[in-house]
Amino acid sequence: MAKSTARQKAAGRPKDAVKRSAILRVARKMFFERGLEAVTIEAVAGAAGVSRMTVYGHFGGKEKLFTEVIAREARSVGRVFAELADLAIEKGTSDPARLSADLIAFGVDLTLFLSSPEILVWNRLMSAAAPHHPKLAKAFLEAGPYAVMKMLSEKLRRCSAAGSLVALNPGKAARQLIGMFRAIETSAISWGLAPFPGRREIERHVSECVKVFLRAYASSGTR
Amino acid sequence: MAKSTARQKAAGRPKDAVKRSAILRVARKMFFERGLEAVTIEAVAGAAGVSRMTVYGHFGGKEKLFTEVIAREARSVGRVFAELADLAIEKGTSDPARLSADLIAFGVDLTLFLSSPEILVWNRLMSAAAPHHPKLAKAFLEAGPYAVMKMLSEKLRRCSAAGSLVALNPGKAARQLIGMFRAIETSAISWGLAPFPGRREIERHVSECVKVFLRAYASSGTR
DNA sequence: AGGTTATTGTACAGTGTTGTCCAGTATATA
DNA sequence: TATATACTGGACAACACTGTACAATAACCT
Repeated sequence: MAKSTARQKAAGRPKDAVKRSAILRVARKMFFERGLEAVTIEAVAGAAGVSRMTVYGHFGGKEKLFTEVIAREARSVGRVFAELADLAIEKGTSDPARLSADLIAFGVDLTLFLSSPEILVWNRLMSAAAPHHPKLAKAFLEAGPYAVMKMLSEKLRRCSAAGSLVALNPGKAARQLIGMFRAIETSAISWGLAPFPGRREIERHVSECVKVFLRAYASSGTR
Repeated sequence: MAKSTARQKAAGRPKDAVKRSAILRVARKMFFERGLEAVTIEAVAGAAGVSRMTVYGHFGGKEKLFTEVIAREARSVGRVFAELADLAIEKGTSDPARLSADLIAFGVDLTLFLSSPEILVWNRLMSAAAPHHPKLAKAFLEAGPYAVMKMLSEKLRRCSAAGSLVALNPGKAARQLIGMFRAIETSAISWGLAPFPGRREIERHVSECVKVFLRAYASSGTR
């Protein structure tokens, strides 16, 4: 009930927000590097310069700490996706001349983001967390990947209506294009046996994918 | 030195091959279901109807047992990939009329295989094992995915040389096509939030991808 | 100042795992 | 038959981690 009214000040010493965020920062780093079970509360507390009891005081246990880290990261990653979606939709809506450049710019941003080491680890963590937190995972998918797909679909639909693309199923076409983009990330890379692709490599790859995509979908008048 | 000559029979009671394979079978099942750390030697021994000491006797410890399971599975999965590669290359080499049907048949087989729950788990296990067994992982990639890519590339190259496809970079085109195929496997599916696609759905998806691929790459004479 | 809560360090019980040892029994080869 | 090895079941030490308890101290609020 102390918390029921939003601004009720609690008596006594307040929890240290700096320590709290230090714990979260360190925990995120360690969970990303080593996964859930390989990280001990002791190690987190030590690296955060905090007693183990403080971690329990702030988060109540390892599982809850992990959940909090995942939830925060989901919001953070979701924001990046949202920016990508905005980019895709804002840049020109149906100007045929700029369609290719728009798709390439969008594809490069998306692929740079998706083929980063962080996102790789994020996928691993989410695979582990999703069974226990389906609501969280679904909310993330809605706010992130689905939003991007939807925005790209919408753009393609408008280009199609405006005549710069042939009649198409926007959702399927978007999926095909993104599928080609993502093909640059191979098993060797995600298993740490090959280096991550650089920006130049990604730019080349994305350009070629867009070229193929437009060869298949551009209406004959605009080629 | 008992083993140095291949056929030297050891004195005394030999190790029971039936028990050995029972342990491997059970261990594979459990590792696939729950991952490395969630499986105890005790559980494996119990499910295999064998004493815990026998597991140690045959494999020497949990890590080594896991390695053995991974190595066997790599061979097994590699064989399936090899079959897929054979299929892709055997079915007609450059008959333009059958190209579409060939690509669809190959794509359906590949996608059915890649979007199965088993392969999903396999990817998770291999992600965990690759850092400790880079040689094993590389050998698997060579015998498996790379072989498939190479065979598809070769087929595309020949079709191109024969005139049923435009001039293309076979490796890149193959990567693009397979990328589109794989796009049917979404995050929601790999996180267990959506059901795996059925055969009909895969057939439809693959057909559409091949159609797009050929619209982009078929030489104008053959459309 | 006095009340209240946070933080710390230490200690501790509970749990679960791995890997080893051993004594008894079973099963193969010579 | 003699010998060597495998298998079993039990017991055991070593270890690591979680979560809780407690007493002492620190920081904040009225």
